[in-house]
Amino acid sequence: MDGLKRGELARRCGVNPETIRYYEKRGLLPRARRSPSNYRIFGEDAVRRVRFVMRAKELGFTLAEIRELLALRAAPGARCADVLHRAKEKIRDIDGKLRTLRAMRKALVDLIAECRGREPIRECPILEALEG
Amino acid sequence: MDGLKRGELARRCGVNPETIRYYEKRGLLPRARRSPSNYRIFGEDAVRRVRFVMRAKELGFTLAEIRELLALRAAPGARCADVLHRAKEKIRDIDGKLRTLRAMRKALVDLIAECRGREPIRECPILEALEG
DNA sequence: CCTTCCCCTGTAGTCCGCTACAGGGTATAG
DNA sequence: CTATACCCTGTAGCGGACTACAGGGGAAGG
Repeated sequence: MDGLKRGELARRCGVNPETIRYYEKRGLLPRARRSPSNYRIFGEDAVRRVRFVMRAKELGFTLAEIRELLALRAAPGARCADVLHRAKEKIRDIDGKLRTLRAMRKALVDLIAECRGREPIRECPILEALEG
Repeated sequence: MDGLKRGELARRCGVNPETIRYYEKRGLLPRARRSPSNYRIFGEDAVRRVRFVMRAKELGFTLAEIRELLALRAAPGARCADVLHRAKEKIRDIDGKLRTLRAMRKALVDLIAECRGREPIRECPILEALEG
């Protein structure tokens, strides 16, 4: 049969089988082709897709945003200007997140240095690093 | 009275006043001092704190994780080894997020390049960029 | 003094992202 | 041929993070 059933896909991605159904319903997975007995049959691309969703979620994207990210593809004949616009928007989002994460990281590294050096101590270094 | 009431704090941060009470209950804001008539009175530090929570949420941290981040400080006399350990853990979390975000960003930049150049088009560059 | 607007507490409801369950069908091992 | 382990659909329930509301009180203007 050369394909994955719902449970196999779920196991491969470390999620609950119901989640697969849910993602399909929410448009994060394309409607899978079906076996003669009406079982969903997925390919390797589905594994990548589910893993992408998992990662994107960890980064604070909602399922709706993730659907948009996934929809961003250069479909032959699609209006490039539109894709371009949306892609640039997403990049701006991501750059904001990157900035904040880098500031957080720096705050933690500084905290570790302070801790080691027993220098004068700031109240909450993480907070301070993120002002403005 | 030289301090902010709940509603003022909320307005300054662009959140619902109830959220302030909720954050206090969840330990993200310290219990505020009270006016004679039992109103919460917050200082500027609370504004920074709420904004920090908002940013951290956008990055996919849960409120519980954010509480931990806020608690990370080199308190005088605190067991440095412990702070060090937890800080390093958080840095690992953050590095993971940074990696994924950078990969996403690259995928989008590549997508834009493809779109502009009308080169042979891959199915979903974002997905491809995030494999492995 | 009255009105308006905010504050207090506690509790209930909402939305998102799952997760479980009921009631049924299918595949495969023994 | 039956057990069990999965699959199907639809619907209900759950935990996190708010958000709204009920019932009552303080403050400040007209």
